[in-house]
Amino acid sequence: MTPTNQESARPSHAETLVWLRRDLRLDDQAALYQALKRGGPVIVAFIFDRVILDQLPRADRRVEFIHGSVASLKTELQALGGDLIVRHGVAETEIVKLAVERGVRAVYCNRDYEPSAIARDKAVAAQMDGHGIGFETFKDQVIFERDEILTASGTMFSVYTPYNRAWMKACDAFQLKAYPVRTYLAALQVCQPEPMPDLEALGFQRTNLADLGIKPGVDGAAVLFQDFLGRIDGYRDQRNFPAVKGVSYLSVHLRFGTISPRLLARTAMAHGGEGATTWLNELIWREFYQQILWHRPDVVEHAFKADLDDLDFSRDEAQFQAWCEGCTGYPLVDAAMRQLNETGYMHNRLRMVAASFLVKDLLIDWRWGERYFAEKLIDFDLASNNGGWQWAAGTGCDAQPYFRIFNPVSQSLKFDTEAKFIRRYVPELARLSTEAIHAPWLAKPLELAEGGVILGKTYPHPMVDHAKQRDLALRLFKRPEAIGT
DNA sequence: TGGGTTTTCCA
DNA sequence: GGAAAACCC
Repeated sequence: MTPTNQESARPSHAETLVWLRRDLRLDDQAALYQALKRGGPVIVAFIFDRVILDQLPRADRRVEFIHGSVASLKTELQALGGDLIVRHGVAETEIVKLAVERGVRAVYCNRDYEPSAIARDKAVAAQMDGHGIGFETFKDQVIFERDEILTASGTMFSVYTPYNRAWMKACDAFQLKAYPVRTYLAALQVCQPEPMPDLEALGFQRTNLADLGIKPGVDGAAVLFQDFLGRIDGYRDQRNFPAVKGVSYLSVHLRFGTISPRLLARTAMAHGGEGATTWLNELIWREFYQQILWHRPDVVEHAFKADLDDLDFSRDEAQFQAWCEGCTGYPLVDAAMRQLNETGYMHNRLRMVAASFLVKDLLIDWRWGERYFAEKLIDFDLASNNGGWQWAAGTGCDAQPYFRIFNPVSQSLKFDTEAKFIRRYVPELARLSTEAIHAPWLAKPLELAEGGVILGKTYPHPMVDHAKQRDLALRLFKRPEAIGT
């Protein structure tokens, strides 16, 4: 079908409105493909949702990332003769308004499995229904969703390894096939481009995103993926070292859909080998947690393991603050938190170390830490963040029991042996010897002096004693039925 | 993808 | 007496 309505004075009627959310790309895009294939004219819209944005700090890397990604999508659509309609308001009402204005027959979008998104989409669907407009959602951001991977008895998987096995078994070429959007682009509505609000108009300021070298949009994703393909064979052996460029850094792009999960899984599968296979397993972890969130939306508020939900956590605000700021006195933990604060990113190994420290050393509720990460991480994804925190706390869907407690010094010695990462993010310790830097409080006074470090002055004393806190944590997390055994 | 402690084995 | 295995939380 060729679009014929090209009058520019007022927007012409369209058949389908594709509502973009966390799928900011044109290629291999399920909802866009389905809309185009059904027949045009198809219009595409993105709404900066006040419900989400109004709660955020005024300088937020994610908003800048989304804004940049949306802007480049808009450019791309304009080059194809179309446009991306961009609005700023309450998404739930704006999308209905837009659909009614343009007289569309249906709104298509890709499914989002977060409870708040499910509720929003349900409300939107009901309103659309009232206007006689269809509302259809599609699977896009995962290879398998909802009930597609279940145990033999038809229940959800709550342990990763068997889930992984079932996922791998179910995965075939069809599941990984890209949606050929380009084939149907003629169904895109041709229209006059309209302007979009700049970041300031949305009420946000620029961040250090560009200085960090983070490029939004599908082009940013493509550059990273290309670079990672040259390193993927080393992934298994390099991924645990925060000072090494061992990971893909694609998490933010997966989060906002500026790269297709099918492309990533397909490439990993085809590439084969230990590096690519390990990386594929990480992609499957992501889907595992999405699936957990779908089946157990209560994990947003509560422990996956109900008997570990209501423990007697510490409510020490000052200690929490010290953790947030990277002033715990444990160099690797502090380096990790400062990386998060300065860049909006934290290496995954360090997410585990920092989370373990908050929960098992400070005995603070994992939900406090989860919330802090949610505020700071540019790649923040509710399912993965919650899953990761519950894993670290030992309250999650994990075959491993509660006694997984990281020793912040051994982790430092194992994964930042040369202390390159610590020196980068905790510069006041940079001049300490590699022997002293992992646990400065154990260093000889002379060594500290030579490194220009005065504990309690230039760098904090360790705020707690790990060995002591470890015992307390074991006691705190001991299940009621296990007490006295 | 835990680690602290004890036990065992061998030099 | 050090390293690896075993055991336990």
